[in-house]
Parts: sequence; C-alpha cells; structure tokens
Amino acid sequence: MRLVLARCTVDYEGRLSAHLPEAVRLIMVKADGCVAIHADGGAYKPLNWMNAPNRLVIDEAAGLWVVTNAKGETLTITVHEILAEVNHELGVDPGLRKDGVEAHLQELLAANPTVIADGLRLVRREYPTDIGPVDLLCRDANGATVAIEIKRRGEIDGVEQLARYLEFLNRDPLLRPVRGIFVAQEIKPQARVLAGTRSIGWVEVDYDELRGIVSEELRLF
Amino acid sequence: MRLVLARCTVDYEGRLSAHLPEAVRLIMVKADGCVAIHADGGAYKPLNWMNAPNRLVIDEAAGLWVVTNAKGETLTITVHEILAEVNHELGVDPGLRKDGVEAHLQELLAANPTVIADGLRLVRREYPTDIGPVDLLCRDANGATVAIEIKRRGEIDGVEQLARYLEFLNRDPLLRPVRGIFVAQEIKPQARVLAGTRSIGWVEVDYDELRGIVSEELRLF
DNA sequence: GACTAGATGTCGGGG
DNA sequence: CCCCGACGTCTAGTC
Repeated sequence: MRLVLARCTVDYEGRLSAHLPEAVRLIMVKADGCVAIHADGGAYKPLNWMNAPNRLVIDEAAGLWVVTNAKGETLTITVHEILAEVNHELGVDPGLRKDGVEAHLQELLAANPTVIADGLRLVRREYPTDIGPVDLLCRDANGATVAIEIKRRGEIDGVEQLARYLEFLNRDPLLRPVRGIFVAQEIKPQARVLAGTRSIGWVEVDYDELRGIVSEELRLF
Repeated sequence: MRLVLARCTVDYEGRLSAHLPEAVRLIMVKADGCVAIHADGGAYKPLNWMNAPNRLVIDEAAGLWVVTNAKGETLTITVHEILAEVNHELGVDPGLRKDGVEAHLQELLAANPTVIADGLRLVRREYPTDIGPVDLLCRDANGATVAIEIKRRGEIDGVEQLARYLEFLNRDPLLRPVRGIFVAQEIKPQARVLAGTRSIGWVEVDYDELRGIVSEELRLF
C-alpha cells in the first residue's frame, strides 16, 4: 500500500465527469492497483477513486498520475507537491467474519417457520419467480401457500417486493391462492400501513430470541 | 488525518458483529473523527469503519483503541505493533464538481421529449404528487397525459416508483387517463417484464447521442 | 427527526 | 459474464 499526502488536482472521466480543484489530499494506492483520493472528512468514501483492475502510469517528473481501465474510464491526478509518503506491503488479509445479517435470519426462520405463524411448514427457500426469488415459500396448517419476505429492517420497499412476488405467484394455478407475510426485526409504521392496504401480514421477530429457540431445539435432540 | 500502519485485531459490535484476526492494516482517522480500517485490496471500502459523530478513546500503553457512538455501536482496535505513522492536517476540501448524473439526463430529455416518443410535449418537470414529484409530465400528440420516470439504469424499483405515481395521477380527473413511460440509458430484463405487466412503456436513450442532439439544435439557432 | 430516492454505489451469489 | 438483491449501505434533499 502506497500512501501519499499531496497537494493535487484530480479529474475523473467515465460514468460521469468530476473535477477536484487544488487541495491537500491523501492518495491511497492498494496492492491490487485500486486508487482512492481521500479528503480529511466525509466518512470512508473517497472523493474520487478507480477500482481494480486498472492501469496506473506515473510520470514522476511531471507529477502526473493517470489511471485507466478497460471500461474507458480515466482518473487523472496532478500532483503539485508531496507532503508525506509511506510505502508498505501489508500482505493478504485473513478476512472478515460477519454474523447477524439477513442470510442468517433467513436460515433461522427456514428452520423454524412456526415462529412466523402456527402450523407453517417450509416448502423451499429462495423459491424462484420470473422477477426474482422469494425468501421462503411455505404451506400453512390448511395447506394454503404462504410467501415470506425477510428483512433485517422492514421498510416500504420490502413490502413492495413481496407484493410483486405475490402478483406472480398467484398466476400459478398450483400455488394459488398465495398470501404473504412480511417478517423483520423491526417494521416501520409506513411499511405496516402499506402491508395492510396490500392484505399482507407482518411479523416482527427478535433475532437473539430466535437464536435462543434454535439452540434450545438443538439441545433437545 | 492520522494514518497508522499497524498489526492489529479489530472487532465491531453494532448492527452486526464482525471480527478481524491479527494482520497488518491501515488505520485511518479523519479530522471529523471517522475511523476506517483498510486492507491492501478490496476497492475503496474499508474492512471496518465507524462514521462521525463518535468518540475515540486511545489507551496507547495497552494498544487499545475504542470507538463508540450514540447508537450503541462499538469498534475496538487492538494494536499489537505500529509499523509506520503519519499525522497531517489537510484542511477543508474545496469540494467536488460532478456532471452527467440523472439530473442532467432529465434536463436533456425535458428539452427534447420527442426523443422519448413522437409528438410528446413537456407540461412540467418535477410535477408534484402526494407521494413525491414525477420526473416529467407530458402530453402526447392526442393530448393524453404521459408521466415519465427517468433513471440512469432502469431497474425494477424505478418501475415501481412510476407505477405509484401513475396510481395517484390517475385519481386527478383533469389528467386522467395517464399512461407511463420508463426511460433509462439501459433497462434490465426484469424491469421490462414488470413494466409490461403494469402496462408501462419503456424507452432506452443514449446519453452521448442525446447531448449531440441538443448541441445540434443549439447550433441551428 | 422521519422519509424518499440517488449512487462512478460496492459486494457477493446464482445462472 | 450478466443479473439480481443485500448492504453496518451512505448521502443529500425535503418535509
């Protein structure tokens, strides 16, 4: 990783055009070749960047750094003055372990659909439709089809998504009629209202509690 | 901006849990207080981060950096060894000028609605409805109302957005019946399918060509 | 503060 | 490789 603190101007031409007037910024070049220009604020997002794969050509004498990629995008950095510089090999990162995202929530609910509603049985996870996969397809105690959409945070677009799936699922005579249940750790008031007008049910589930139920069940076997 | 290259382990507890085993990484602390942990690859996104506003407490002796925020999230960095360090004031950045995003596409199309469909005349840009503004409201050659939604890339949620607007516009007896056209530089297959089922038309436009048409017209006057 | 919609979104998974 | 949906999305604008 090469870190250069420099007074510079920057131009990007590609998906859009962008220009940065002269100022002191951090230029970060990673081992995979990606380049990022950071200001001293504005969260972790750089002002400008160019992802790998790309080609970086540096004319040290002219202070001209030009990054190009196969898509025809160009990032041009004009370095007026270098204030500090660090260059160091970091090696490959052992990587990140995550826990608590939607995929895990879906796993837990797939294993315990009765948490959503009594008598619910799983037919399939990621049940495919023409406009994308439904998180869970189930049958209820009466054998009727139930489509489940799972979100970490339940907002309006999640309800829309489920409504779309229902529209398509209800065209299938083998499944029809299909009702929907929107499941999330927390469901926003507007999402509840919209679900109501779409005749879609909603259930809030507690992630930690759910993990508890699962370990409880494992303990019994 | 403080840059520290260090062998470290990192833990994040908040919206999810994440753990980074010991490795050499870059720790970036910006003037606004935000903290980011970068590996030597993986585009510009850090492995872990904590946005401002937050509180950073450093126990130099123990090599323990703890960042907390009001939402109850915690980023804990255990620094085992510091390999390099730079500290520098960058000052406030003069900011970024952009060109070529959706707003500009809307301008161009507002000036040339016939690119979307023959005989189309603009009534108003950002025509207000109860649930937000429609990009363009037009009349076609027969005087019928047409609502236009413009995206750079046409995906499913853009179709949904237009469908919502149409639902509201069609309640207005002065406008009714209103049909919709979804316009983008590129429209994804699934978005086309959904538009079809919603009786919404769609048109792909070429941004560069459109700029050409506009400059051509300017030249004629 | 809540809600909406854009983003050079980025990233990962499946076909 | 495209297509699609999640993301600790982030961010800016409006109400």
